[in-house]
Amino acid sequence: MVLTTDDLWHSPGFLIRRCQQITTAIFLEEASAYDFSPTQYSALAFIVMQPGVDQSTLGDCTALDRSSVTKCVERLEQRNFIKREICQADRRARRLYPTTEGEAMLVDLAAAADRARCRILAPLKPEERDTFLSTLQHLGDALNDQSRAPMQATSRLEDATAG
Amino acid sequence: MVLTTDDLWHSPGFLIRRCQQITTAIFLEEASAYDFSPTQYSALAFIVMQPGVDQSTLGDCTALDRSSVTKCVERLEQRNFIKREICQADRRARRLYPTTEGEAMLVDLAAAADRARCRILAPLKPEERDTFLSTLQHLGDALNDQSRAPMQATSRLEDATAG
DNA sequence: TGGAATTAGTTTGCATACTGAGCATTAGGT
DNA sequence: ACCTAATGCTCAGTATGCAAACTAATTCCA
Repeated sequence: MVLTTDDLWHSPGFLIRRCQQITTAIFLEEASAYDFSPTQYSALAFIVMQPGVDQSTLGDCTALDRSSVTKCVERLEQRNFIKREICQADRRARRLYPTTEGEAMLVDLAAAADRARCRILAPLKPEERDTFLSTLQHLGDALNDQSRAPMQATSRLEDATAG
Repeated sequence: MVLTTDDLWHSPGFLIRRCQQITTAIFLEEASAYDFSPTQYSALAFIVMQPGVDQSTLGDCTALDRSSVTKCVERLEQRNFIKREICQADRRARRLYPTTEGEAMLVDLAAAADRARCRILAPLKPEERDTFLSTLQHLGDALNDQSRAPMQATSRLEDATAG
């Protein structure tokens, strides 16, 4: 067996893991004043953008399994950024709505996320960025169903504004 | 505020997180017969390649903080894939050595890792792969010190074969 | 040489994220 | 209508990973 350290350091899994560590750290730093993780930010953002979304759809859109969604929205609810209501049409489901505080927080968080995004892409030449992001997107789409929490674009419930 | 779902889905942090979920899932699947995580594989691989390495250096090479290294090598030791010895030259440090089982296991794991690597890169055109990996590498290098567990190439102890 | 600072490792605590089991509710088929 | 699926969610258990506090050993330097 002829395995070298470079084989590991150059493997896609290792490199992607490294980049994820870094992007998480940068986001946490930019959002440190608000005590938000990238996942909590994604969840809150989706809830603000699609008020009334149910937890399963939120999980499908953010690539989180249902138990992770439960914990995530629990924390958001405890901190009064969202509220949860039993869906009348399907009482198993919980519809998620942002609070006023949640909407205000998202404004700050979006700014923090934008700062993080700039810092992350800073080392890349402008023309590299699109290629890089497209490739990541392509990879994620192509291998989506091999993940343990695949994304699904379709919403389970009718649009909240119609329900 | 004009935030759309696409803003989130196209952000580098989200895309990288997705790809990491996927690469981890693929590795776990390929290595399921051996019950190894990508991190445990990296650790075992480094220990086989650099027998006598200490835990801090292992952490520097695998981008793990020291408490994560402690847990990781603990599991490897419990499963009899490595052994740990107090370094005579510096009795604070623990030198890590693979066992015969560990070396044999790495052969199987390296094959599993290679299968994973192929599956991960499969959706990309051959010419895209190098660009993608180089960009990941470049990003990781450039932002290395912004991670919470930065990599450091330099070894803390003298080479084990010399000690 | 003595004492402060540094370093290696462990432990505890916390957040994240997945699995599998289980509960409540709804949907489908007869 | 009834009974079985399936679905939405929760809970317990487990693994990963980082921070902070701690112990033990070493280094630095006056």
